[in-house]
Amino acid sequence: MTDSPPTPASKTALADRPADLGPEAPALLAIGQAARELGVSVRSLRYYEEMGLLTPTGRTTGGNRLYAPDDLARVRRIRELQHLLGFNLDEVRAILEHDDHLTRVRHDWADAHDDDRARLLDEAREADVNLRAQVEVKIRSLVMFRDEINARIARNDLLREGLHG
Amino acid sequence: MTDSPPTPASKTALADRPADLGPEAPALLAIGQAARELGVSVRSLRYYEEMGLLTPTGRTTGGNRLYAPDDLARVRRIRELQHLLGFNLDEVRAILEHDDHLTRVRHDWADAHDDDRARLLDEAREADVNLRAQVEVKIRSLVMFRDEINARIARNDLLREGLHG
DNA sequence: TTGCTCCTCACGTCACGTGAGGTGGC
DNA sequence: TTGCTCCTCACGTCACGTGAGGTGGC
Repeated sequence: MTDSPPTPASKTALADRPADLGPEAPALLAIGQAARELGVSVRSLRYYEEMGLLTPTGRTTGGNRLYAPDDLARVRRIRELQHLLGFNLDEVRAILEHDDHLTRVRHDWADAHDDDRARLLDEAREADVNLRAQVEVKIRSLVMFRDEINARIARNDLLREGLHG
Repeated sequence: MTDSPPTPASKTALADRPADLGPEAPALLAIGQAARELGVSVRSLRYYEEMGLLTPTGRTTGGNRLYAPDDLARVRRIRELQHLLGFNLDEVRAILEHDDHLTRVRHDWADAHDDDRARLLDEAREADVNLRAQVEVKIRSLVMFRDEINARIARNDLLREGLHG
């Protein structure tokens, strides 16, 4: 998109945010920069692409991947679903595809009929409620686990009170 | 332990809780029963053993593994550390070895000096506080994630109110 | 004897890690 | 030219999954 530049001065546009395009020009990052910013490995970014979860917004003429802010947000979402919730990449892809479907339809929201809109909203709501339920199960497990640890600490402190050192 | 039985009547003791040993006789489970009770795969139990995380209390003369209640509790702890907190099995083993160290020392608590006891308690407390910190980071991430989902649901509901269907 | 469960190899898989060997712009 | 980062294979690894082939007690 922001690739194939009419300004032949920069073919790669690696980290350049050209002033002549105005302040709203998107900052495209090379894979190493993106990985550092996200705290993930370069290999992971390439693997997500290989698995069809993420296509970087652009490529340089040399073939280097270029990541837009939206791409970074997508990676953060992938990581949340993977590591916070324990989904595998097939499940993550399914959720992302559902998200993508929603944004596509939201795009021609103005042209849609009210019943189509209602169906869309209900569908999105159900997915969110499902996801929330899974998150809450995880939270409850973790809170129980923390409470057990706190109980152990309290028992420890009681024993410790009995000693003078 | 409860293997090598003086009663030659049952060599395998697979699921027998013999009434002649009293009600406090431990119920030893075969690997399949243990796996079902725990909700894990048989392969996982064997793998934990292979990795030195868990040694089943007994074996039948035929070589079948026998799991005591303590073994099941250990597996539950392994799973918590693995999937709730995201530790790999090397890290889980380290934590378990620390736990084991504590229980061993607690065993000759009566023979120990007060300064040894104090050191032990302080050590255990520090490990627990560390673990609790990691749990709380996870909880905070999940609560933030849940709040985002709730915000999305609320936005959805607002839009939905505007429609009549 | 027939099921059922158990055993030990041992290869497959998922989500990457880690070089191997080569290219491209300051 | 020298670093640095990027590229594409491609093999290694961790935590198992999944048969393959065989044993053992109702």
